[in-house]
Amino acid sequence: MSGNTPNDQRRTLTLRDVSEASGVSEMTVSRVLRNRGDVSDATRERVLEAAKRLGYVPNKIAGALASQRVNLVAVIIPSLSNLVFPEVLSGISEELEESGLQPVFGVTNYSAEREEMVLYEMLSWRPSGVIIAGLEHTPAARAMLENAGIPIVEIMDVDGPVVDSVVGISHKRAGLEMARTIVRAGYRKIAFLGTKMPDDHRARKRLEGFEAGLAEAGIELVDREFYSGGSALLKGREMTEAVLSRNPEVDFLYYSNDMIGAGGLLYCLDHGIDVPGRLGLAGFNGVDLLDGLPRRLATMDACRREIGRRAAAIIAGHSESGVIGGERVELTPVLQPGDTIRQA
Amino acid sequence: MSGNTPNDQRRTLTLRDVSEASGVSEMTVSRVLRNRGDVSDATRERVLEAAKRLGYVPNKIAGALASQRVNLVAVIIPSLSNLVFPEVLSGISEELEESGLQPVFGVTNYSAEREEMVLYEMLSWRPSGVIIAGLEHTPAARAMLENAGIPIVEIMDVDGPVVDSVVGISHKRAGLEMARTIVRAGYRKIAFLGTKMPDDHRARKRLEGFEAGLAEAGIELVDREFYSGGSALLKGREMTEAVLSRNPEVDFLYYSNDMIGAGGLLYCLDHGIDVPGRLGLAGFNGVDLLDGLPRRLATMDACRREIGRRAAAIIAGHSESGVIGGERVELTPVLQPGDTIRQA
DNA sequence: CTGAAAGCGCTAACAA
DNA sequence: TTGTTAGCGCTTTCAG
Repeated sequence: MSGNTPNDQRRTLTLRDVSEASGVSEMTVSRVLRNRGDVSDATRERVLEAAKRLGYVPNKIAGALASQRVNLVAVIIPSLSNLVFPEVLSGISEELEESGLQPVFGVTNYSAEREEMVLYEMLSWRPSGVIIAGLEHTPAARAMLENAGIPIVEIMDVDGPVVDSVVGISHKRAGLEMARTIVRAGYRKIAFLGTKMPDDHRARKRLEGFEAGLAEAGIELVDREFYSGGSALLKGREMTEAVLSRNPEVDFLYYSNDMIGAGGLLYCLDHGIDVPGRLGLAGFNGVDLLDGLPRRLATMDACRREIGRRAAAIIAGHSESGVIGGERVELTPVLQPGDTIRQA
Repeated sequence: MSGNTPNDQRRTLTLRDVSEASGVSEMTVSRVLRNRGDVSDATRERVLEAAKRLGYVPNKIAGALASQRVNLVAVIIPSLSNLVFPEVLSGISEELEESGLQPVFGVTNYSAEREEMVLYEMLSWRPSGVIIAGLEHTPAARAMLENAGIPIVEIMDVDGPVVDSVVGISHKRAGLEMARTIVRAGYRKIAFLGTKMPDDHRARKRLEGFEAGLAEAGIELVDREFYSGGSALLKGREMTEAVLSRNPEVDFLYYSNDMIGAGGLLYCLDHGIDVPGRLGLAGFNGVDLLDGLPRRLATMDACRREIGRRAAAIIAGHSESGVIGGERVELTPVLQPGDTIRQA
């Protein structure tokens, strides 16, 4: 019916096809399609017309092999369901938009082993750079990063040794400052609620910093409660109930993230608990979800989008200049006191 | 210091390096590294040892070019911040895990133009398949999909013409059934609240179906309210307030997604509005976030994870069998009445 | 079980 | 401004 010969169907088009269709050498076709070098307008026209008519899509695999250049940036994060990482990704995408680089995402599910596998897989595509969440990697992963010969940016965290560049915040400090703020506000019986964190190193560091901050005032945590999986909002409720029933004297709950904090807040409101008078609450991340709650949960902005942007900018910069050199960007998270910490 | 010659630093390793280090031909090294063909255990050992010692990472670009096989699946979605898509992606990742295929994500921001660009970019890497959200594409994008010669799975929606395979739900029907349920429950003064939807075709179709369902009972929407951007929870509150102040007689609010619905629910609870007696509420998606709210919002599960799984399974199946043929999977979303629709 | 030759589709480098 | 030649690093195919 449609003048297709059988073979038109299954073979994908090559430069050669465009070359033949336009009567121009493959090399010139290549130049036109990449906007490289000088090509006469007439030739350019003919080539573009032919390419479009045929529906030619260049083969980047061949291009990358020949040019030894790949416009991909590997981005490796622990999770997509965390709400935090999509924002980082948005920051990265935005920043990379103009640079001709394309982010490619890999997810580790907070597993160091999976991280190693994903990293291996991605490096085998020879990307122009790697953005990877966290500073904790398996020895093999670290070796791969060190030997990749491309810019590596570790993000989210700055507390520890770094492979190359780093963009993030100090979670220890974030915990520390939250503790000081809480103590200053007069709370004394403080409990922590968070994820089970064998591999969530940032939450762990926040807790460490938090305990250090309490220790400055001679205070120890009254209780801790951990969860994993499930609806964070619901878990926040359940954990809050558990802690309060175990320790009626508790006067502050520090949550490792805003979602469980929001669950706790809703629980308190439901049960007529005076917040922040009788009980103070604080979370972490500064997710804009909180804006719609009946009361604003105290939190600390993790600078997620900014982290993504800055990391991407480092990769884009290096891919232009060709230089590889470790940069260090430590952002300062801002405490958002909200309505759940009483005034000192 | 560390016996590295200068050049060791900047060149990435090739098969040849492993070949020389192990005293085995490149071909045999290749066989070992891919677990292909028969290789003696002794040789295998030597090769693996050498590869590991050198820290060799195969070059998939060259491999893909030579073998004409790429283990990548292009996944194209409108947004990451929508909360809905990360779940689809999880489903895809899970299903692809065992298949040796790797998902690669691209984001369009609900723009058909961007979709076209992203698609072009991804096709130029010659993936083994494409999973793409929605049925609405630019003519050029549609042409690319049709000519790609690989399995294409359009997801989320089944209301319209399809390129190849499709996995999704009928949003028209979802809206229709929600309308019928609401009418059956006795509500009559009904308003719609949703995203501005020039390009959110699924929300548009739900609204169309919803209006059709109301029309069956001779009912017309009392009011509509649209938003874009910002914290969905907060927007839900604001829009709810706006609609209720414009139309005090309204007795039901249908939200185009659960987040704004949750905002509306919180608003009503704050203001002592009798839900579902005086005012009924319903959203769409069935996000598990809702589990933690003071009351469960009526909603309809969009089968997000399942859609991801099924779509991935189609690609994986075809990549094994080599056959390309359109499959059609229509999932049935289940109404979750929650606590915000009164019993008929 | 192992190796040699050819080439995947494109681009760098040079020539015309 | 355009064309020619020689690979990029790997895998396919075929021969030993």
